Amino acid sequence: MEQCHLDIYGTLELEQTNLISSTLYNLKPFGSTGSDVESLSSYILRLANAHCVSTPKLTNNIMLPSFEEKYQLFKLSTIINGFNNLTVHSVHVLEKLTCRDDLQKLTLINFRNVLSGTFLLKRHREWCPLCMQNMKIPYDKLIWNITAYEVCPSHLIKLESNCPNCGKGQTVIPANGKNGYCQHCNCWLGRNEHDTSLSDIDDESIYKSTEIESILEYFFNKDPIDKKHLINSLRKIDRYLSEHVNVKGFFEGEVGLARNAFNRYCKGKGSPTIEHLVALSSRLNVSLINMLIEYGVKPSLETDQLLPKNRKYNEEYDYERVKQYLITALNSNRYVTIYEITEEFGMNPTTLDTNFPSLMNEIRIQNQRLQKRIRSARAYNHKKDYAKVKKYLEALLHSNEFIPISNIHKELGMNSRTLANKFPDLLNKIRMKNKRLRENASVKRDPGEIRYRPAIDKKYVGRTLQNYLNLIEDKPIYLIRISQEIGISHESIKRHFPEIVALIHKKNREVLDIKKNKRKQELRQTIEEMIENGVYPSLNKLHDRLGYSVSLEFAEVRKNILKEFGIKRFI
DNA sequence: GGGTTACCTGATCTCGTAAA
DNA sequence: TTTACGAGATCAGGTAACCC
Repeated sequence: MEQCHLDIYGTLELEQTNLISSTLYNLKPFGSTGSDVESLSSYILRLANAHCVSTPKLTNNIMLPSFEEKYQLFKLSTIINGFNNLTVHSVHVLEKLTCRDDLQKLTLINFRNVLSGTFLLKRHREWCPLCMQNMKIPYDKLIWNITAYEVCPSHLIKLESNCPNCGKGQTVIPANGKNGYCQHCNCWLGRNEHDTSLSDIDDESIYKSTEIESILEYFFNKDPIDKKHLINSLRKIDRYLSEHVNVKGFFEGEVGLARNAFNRYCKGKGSPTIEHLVALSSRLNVSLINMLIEYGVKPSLETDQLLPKNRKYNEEYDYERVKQYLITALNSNRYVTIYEITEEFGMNPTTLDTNFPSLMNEIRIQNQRLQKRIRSARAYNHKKDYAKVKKYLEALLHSNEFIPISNIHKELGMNSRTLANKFPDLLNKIRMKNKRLRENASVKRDPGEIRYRPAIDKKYVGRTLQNYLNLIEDKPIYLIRISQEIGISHESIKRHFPEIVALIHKKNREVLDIKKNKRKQELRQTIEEMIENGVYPSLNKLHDRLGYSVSLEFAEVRKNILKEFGIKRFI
């Protein structure tokens, strides 16, 4: 052996050092950045390999005794790379057993304040065969465990989940086996070249993976993320969306998230799934990092993503602008019509009166003072203007558009009474035409179209509601669904048919009660059968037998039944 | 210009279900 | 068992069109 190949280390003063021997080998985790760091499950498998024991032996015999609470560690191994209590305990125990202090970075604990655990982690192993091939010693990357990470952005291929030799899937922590090899046939899982065509990968998947890599890199070796930054970012996004799009439609159509859920996140209740966050990031051109650190969050939508927004509500800053506008109008001593103000802000006169009663009143008084001069300037001259107005009205009459009378005198700048006095026949004909159009109108309107309300066919609606009432037998039929099918809002239905609506609600409640009682009976019968067969009726086993989760209410029923049988605690 | 009617939007709550 | 989510119900506040 040539001496020049050996490393020379400094002298160790044993008397000055508190040497502590670790229970498990002090293995160093692989990966030096957030995107290529090893997963905790991979580390556990390597530890088991190093000690020549199976992973269940390592987890159950060596790790479990150190746990304060009892976990079925092996059973819950699919979530060990995330951030729940099991992960925190596992990291704590393993750091103690290996005398290391850097195992937390093998998990997603840093993200526990800002991400939902739902749909966060895959339930099986996935890997990039090309990355695997390039590793000197194979290991599973933490990032491969994240559900939304579907493709490897470096190699532009989809992650693989089945062994190329036997075709079987791989569990997150196999009982036996080695990282990089199939746990069933021991075949190597890496590969030199990929045969997957690029067309299999969409831009959205690449975007998702790239964004996930970026946040894992950024928050690597940092403290857990503070949730307040994400909340503030989401609020900024909420304000932007409220101004530009139909928010509900945007969330349901573009993000796949309920508006209610997003409201909760803005208030700090709950956390979004990583899929939803990435979708928001993608649609609004805000990077995930910026969203999480609340830096430079300037959402922007592509023009073709802008959805029609019919109205604006509760826009406080608009009210402030309206107030300033009214004060300026008042001080200018200029005749500012109420119509002009409503046009400027798209607000209804009633709304203006409600919010600015005194200012509106002062403007009206000022307008009355200036009215004489305005009247003379606007006065309709029968000799001069008759032909022009008549031509305009005849054109309206022959068009197929619905033009409200109120819009006509505004358009012509004429007093409504003057118009009615000078052109009674034409106006009556236009009214008749409008009535005909209204009766033939479909209920659904395009955004921006002039609105008018169709008359409700009370006989038809009453009969239809009665039919729905008769149809309620074993399933409730909610008013929302009925209103959608009839095409009339549930508010109107309630207003016109309060008695039938009350009957529908009552019958729905009865149906739900019957369903509940049926389930209670089924629950009791199942529990009795299980006890007779010597099987403890745990919630999980009941779920397996019944085929549905036992809700809180039914869990209480179960407890009472167990009391009757004198079973007080878990076996 | 005020009142009425029909409808829309947003917020909030309850409850059931499914995932972890 | 806990947590997240969605459907449905309800209420408050707002707008447009129409009538008087």
